[in-house]
Amino acid sequence: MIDELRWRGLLADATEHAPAALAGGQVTGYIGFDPSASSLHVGSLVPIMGLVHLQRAGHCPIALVGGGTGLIGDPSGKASERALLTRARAEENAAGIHRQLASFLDFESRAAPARMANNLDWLGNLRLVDFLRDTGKHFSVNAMLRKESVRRRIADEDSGISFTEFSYQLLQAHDFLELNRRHGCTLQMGGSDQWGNITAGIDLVRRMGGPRCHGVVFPLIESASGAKFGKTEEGTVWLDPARTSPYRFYQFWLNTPDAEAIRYLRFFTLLGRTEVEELAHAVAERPHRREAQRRLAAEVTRAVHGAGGLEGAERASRVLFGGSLEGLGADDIAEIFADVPSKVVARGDLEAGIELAVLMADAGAAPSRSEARRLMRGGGVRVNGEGVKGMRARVQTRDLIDGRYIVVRIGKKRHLVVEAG
RNA sequence: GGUGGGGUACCGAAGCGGCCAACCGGGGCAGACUGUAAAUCUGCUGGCGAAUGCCUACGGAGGUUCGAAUCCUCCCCCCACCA
Repeated sequence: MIDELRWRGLLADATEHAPAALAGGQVTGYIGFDPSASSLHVGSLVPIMGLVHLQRAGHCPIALVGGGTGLIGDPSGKASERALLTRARAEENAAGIHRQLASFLDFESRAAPARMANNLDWLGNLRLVDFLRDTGKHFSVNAMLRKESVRRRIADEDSGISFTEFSYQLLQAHDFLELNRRHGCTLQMGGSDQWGNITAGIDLVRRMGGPRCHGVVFPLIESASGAKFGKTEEGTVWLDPARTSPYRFYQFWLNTPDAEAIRYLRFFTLLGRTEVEELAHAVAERPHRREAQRRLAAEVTRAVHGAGGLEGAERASRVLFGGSLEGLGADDIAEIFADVPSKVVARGDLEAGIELAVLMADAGAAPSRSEARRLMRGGGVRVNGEGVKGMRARVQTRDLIDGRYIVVRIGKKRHLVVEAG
């Protein structure tokens, strides 16, 4: 398990005895997921893969959704106090995240079944006095103040830190204790920013007379250029198909620069060493084929959206990037319709002709009409594959493919499908 | 509390009465080149408008002026040094 994480570049740090424990008998380990949004995003894929690797190594993974801690807010990596989620919100989000996690893990396995947990189950009914006596007693405020995340916030007089967020590390530690008691969990994993919270939990379990526990943390992923991973012009890349369509999701991975493709294959897929090496070779020998990117996009899209989602995304990609739109029937376009931003316009309006800039702005394909015109002036806009001339270009009935659709391409990668309705 | 220096577009940073929707750099977008890559080069980068144009914008509120990001008054916030 540790070796697996290591060659994949997924091992940032581990407690001293973690390797031996994982190499020995079966271990139960968990990772917490923050329900501050109703969907996970691609940034969560690293910890998800961590659980997958754990299970593949014969251990029992627990996916913990922080329904309770989500009500408090983790100060790690946050520059300022966060707005509190409402209870209803947190519950809703936790439920959504639960569903997404479910597809990655095997709950039916006899040998090493996965498990879901929600810390609201125990934090929700926690009595303050009991908590302070049992858990609080084991924490030194002096040590808590030394934590990087807390220190930074205290040093900043403007933001500061509330008692609520300050208490967060106790709650996360308490989770570990609770999972240890309930399920014999002795391992916590997480992003490297969770190191402090994880060791706090390990210490708590020990002080409460529990067994020796372990921690493993993954590196924070950033692109070679140092940019945050998982953000595009369109915003966060979510796992929820309603937020990020499978097509966009697929495109996100397909657009991985050469310099990162191989790393990402190791991080986000289960491809073995030899296969990854072959693809690394492919990138070096014939980079224009982008075999690594294609495989990466296919693997991750299938894992998240299923075979059907992948098929649709690949089909849409072939059509939209397949070169000429000539000979393309309305049926083809109809199939990809759902995966690409689109806009329905009245036939009557098309008769008269609609100004393209207005259409683009209204459909959200450009932030404003001025911006759309600028794009047109720069030659960045095509209607059905034909470059538009001038910034006052209009689209009309005769532009319809098969009498139903118009495909507008913005730049190299963005598309807008217009349907006459 | 005192003294001095600042707050300009997504970020950094010029401008210090009209030529300022505001130099320049970064970022972003687009074009060329490619491979829906990287690097490079070019253009664009407040809104509306076909447009001479109009509207909104240089921390906030007033004022001076034909005209202010630029001058004056008050207020808010930041930084440095001193106490």
